[in-house]
Amino acid sequence: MDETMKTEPVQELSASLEDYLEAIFNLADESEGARSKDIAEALSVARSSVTGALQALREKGLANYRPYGCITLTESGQARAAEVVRKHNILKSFFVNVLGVDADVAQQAACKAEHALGPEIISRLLSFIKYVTESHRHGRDVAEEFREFHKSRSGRKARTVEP
Amino acid sequence: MDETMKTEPVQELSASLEDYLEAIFNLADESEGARSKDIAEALSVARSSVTGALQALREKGLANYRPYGCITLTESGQARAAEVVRKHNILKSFFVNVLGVDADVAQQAACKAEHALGPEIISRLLSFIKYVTESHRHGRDVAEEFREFHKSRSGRKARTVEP
DNA sequence: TGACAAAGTTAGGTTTGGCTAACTATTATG
DNA sequence: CATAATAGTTAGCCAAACCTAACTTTGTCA
Repeated sequence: MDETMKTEPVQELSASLEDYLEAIFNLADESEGARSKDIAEALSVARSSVTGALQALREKGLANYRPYGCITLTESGQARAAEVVRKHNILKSFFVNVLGVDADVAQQAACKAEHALGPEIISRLLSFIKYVTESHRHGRDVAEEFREFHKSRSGRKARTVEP
Repeated sequence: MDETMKTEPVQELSASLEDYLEAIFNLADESEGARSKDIAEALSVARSSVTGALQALREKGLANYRPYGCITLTESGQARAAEVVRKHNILKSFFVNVLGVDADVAQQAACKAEHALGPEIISRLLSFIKYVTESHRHGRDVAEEFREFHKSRSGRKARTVEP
């Protein structure tokens, strides 16, 4: 009997809006309530684009927003944001701690891939990170072993043309 | 002195156009020259959308296309397509053979993630697959071990509320 | 060969997400 | 408190992708 109660089928959200959600979530951690300016900066986007996105998020019931007001997320906004952030962290951790990628490359890749991978993959990825961590504690460090393997392998077949 | 010779900085390509490239590449394998109809079908898109994409690809020098003609890729079109396909296959293989994900879930995920991950990550992923394969040949199968680990772990923490 | 079906294109519309420039509100400061 | 600087909004524009509906080309076959 409450229109907010209609069995939401976890509405689809564009990559772009997920990015805004994530940025707001991160900014709201430090200092409560994000400022439009900082969102724009975090996403390298014009301030006016932020206004547009906030309106969209409000319409979807994800952000508490009114002109000139401070920006927070609703319950469901926080839930969605937390999900995105979780994906992000799992991906980044995998890239860094398993694949041995540089932190900033990993960061960027995670930003993009977080929108592309569903729960099944993410859950297994998390599991895999744990598996690798365990392997470390149990004396045969898979990540370390792989890094060795990778090092010895890379540098091969760089020049396919020259003899 | 040849205008096709201007040091191309590997022009950026949208995810959408990469998808078209990939579809054309795959269709052109069997039967030489892809048909618009089949591209539309492969990508679940209207036929008119394919026409638009083909014009864009032609403008970028990636597809040989003229109205009503048969569709092939140029040299550089093939190169780009092959790159995309390679990413796709590496990702899928990782999802299936390392993470143990179902083939069709992996297929879908690879389709999306292939546009999000750069060469650094892809190269390490490939390396990692090889590492896992080697581990198999050397008698301690990491993939298998992980699947065990995952099985035993999943099913845990399903109900976080009930005691 | 001529007509019809299938394939392809064009025209025109929508949505999303971004931009700049100009305007308005808020905040800070002398 | 007045006013300048900063933050935020609005208006208007653009481009990418997609769509439907109507039209044209091509190819098939009776």
